[in-house]
Amino acid sequence: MSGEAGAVERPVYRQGDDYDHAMPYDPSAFPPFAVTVDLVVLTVRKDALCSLVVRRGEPPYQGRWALPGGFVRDDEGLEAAASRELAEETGLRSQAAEGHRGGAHLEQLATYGAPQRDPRMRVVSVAYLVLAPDLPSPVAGGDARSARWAPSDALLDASEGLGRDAEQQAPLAFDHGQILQDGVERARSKIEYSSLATAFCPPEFTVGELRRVYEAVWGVALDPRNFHRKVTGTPGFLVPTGGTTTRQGGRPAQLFRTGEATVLNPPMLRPEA
Amino acid sequence: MSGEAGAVERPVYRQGDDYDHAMPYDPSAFPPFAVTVDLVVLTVRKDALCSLVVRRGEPPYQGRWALPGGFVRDDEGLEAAASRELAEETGLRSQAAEGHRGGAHLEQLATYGAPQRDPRMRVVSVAYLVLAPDLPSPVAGGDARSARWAPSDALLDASEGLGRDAEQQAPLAFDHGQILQDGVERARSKIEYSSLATAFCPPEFTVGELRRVYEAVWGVALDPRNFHRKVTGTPGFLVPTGGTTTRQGGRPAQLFRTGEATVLNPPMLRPEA
DNA sequence: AAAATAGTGTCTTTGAGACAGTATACT
DNA sequence: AGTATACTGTCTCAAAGACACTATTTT
Repeated sequence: MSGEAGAVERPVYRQGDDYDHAMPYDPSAFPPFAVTVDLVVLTVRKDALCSLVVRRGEPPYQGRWALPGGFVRDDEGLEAAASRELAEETGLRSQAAEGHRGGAHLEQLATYGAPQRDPRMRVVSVAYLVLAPDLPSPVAGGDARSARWAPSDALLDASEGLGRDAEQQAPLAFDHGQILQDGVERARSKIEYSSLATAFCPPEFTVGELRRVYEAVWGVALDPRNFHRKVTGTPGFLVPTGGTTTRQGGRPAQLFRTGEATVLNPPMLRPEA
Repeated sequence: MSGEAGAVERPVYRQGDDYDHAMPYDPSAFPPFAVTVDLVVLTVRKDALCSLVVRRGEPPYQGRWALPGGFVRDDEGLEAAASRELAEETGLRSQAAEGHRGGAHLEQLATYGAPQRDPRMRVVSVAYLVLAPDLPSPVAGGDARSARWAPSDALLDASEGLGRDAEQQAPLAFDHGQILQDGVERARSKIEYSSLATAFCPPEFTVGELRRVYEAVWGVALDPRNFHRKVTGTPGFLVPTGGTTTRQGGRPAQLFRTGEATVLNPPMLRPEA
């Protein structure tokens, strides 16, 4: 635990020494780590789940795609660092966990700290998951580096087998393939039992648009009629705004916004197949 | 991201400076953090969910209970550190994620890194969740520090309101109350849709013993008959060993061991009440 | 005998899946 | 008219919840 630095029996760090000697507490007697945040930013574009990736300008992995992220500053919290990086890279405002309206959903995903995951130094990276609606301007704001949305499954396929195309299909830098995979799996399972799928939608959306989000994230086809019955029948999930739209063609569809409910009980069931 | 150290526009760390100046990559130009692992070790004892806590011998929070844990060494991975600390504190062998038989279940929980969570220095702690069967010897092995099992709800009640008893009921040190709460909630939700509840049981156990695990973790009463039908009817959940036991009194009960299934579909439903 | 635990069977209700059929837009 | 999407309703089946009832032990 963090409060253990003073325990006498605890092995503590001394440069170039081993850990097996009991020694008194020394503020500098711990191995220094760099701590970063990496972002899995997901959205649904053209009926496909997409992730934000940036091209690396420096070695290692120069020219390869990677997840956006950066160092945690010594006076800021982890979520604050993730939120700041998100704003710098995309211009998106995040809205943590119990999210108020208007911001992208942001939650901690997992932490990655294999000793050799970065060849330059010991880096522990806290990954965050961001779910955002499709952005009108691809990646507004941010710095000058090249960034793009890429279909998640293409990135993941490439990260597993051999890259098919050297350039576009190359696996992600570092262990970012694993991080992305964990993020996608988290998103896939979380929309089952929470109302989080609406984080992929604009403020007002139709049942059909929400269904296409589920279909894109899960990669399956859902019965439009049973889906409609399910989501409109779950109290607190969707609130009708009164308006309608025909932006999807066909009969005008009712517009909804996200309701107060955050948990779906019973859950949306993901078809097995 | 961890690979961003070389990006020119990235704000990088310089001792005593601010972050708003672009500067070239420098291996030492990042804020140094201490990285620790904290363990939420849960077991079921006397029909109550209990957590392993150790008494602190040094300031800060001297004399208060805290979660076991310690520094990550500079050549070991995060899970390896958690596994090592677990062995040092309890003598338990862990069996990570896709656990083989015989070890306690260990999985990453979350990471806590608020700037002032440890008054002495900037510490980022990666918390791990351990689920273990009730141990015959309370806490075998480990070092000389005082350690004990404490009912989780008593620790959590105390961490919220004012401590009722100053000594025994005092809230946990640091942010360990929050970490414990997150760990308990993870365990509660995970036994719904996985076979993880068997991690609280000895290698061979009865349906009644497994039911008492669910009842202790969730804090509810379950119908023994419906529970029996559910768990024995889920393929791959339980495998009969052929033996029976009367250690719970009453009619002899069949003994089971954990099956191959890791995910429960459909899940065990937690009563709402 | 009484009490405790183990296990089976039966009925009801909820809800998911399949799919017929109607409504209202655009081309 | 043809087609696309939106929405309602109906049937069937799986499974959870609420029990009644039997079986086998200890006290």
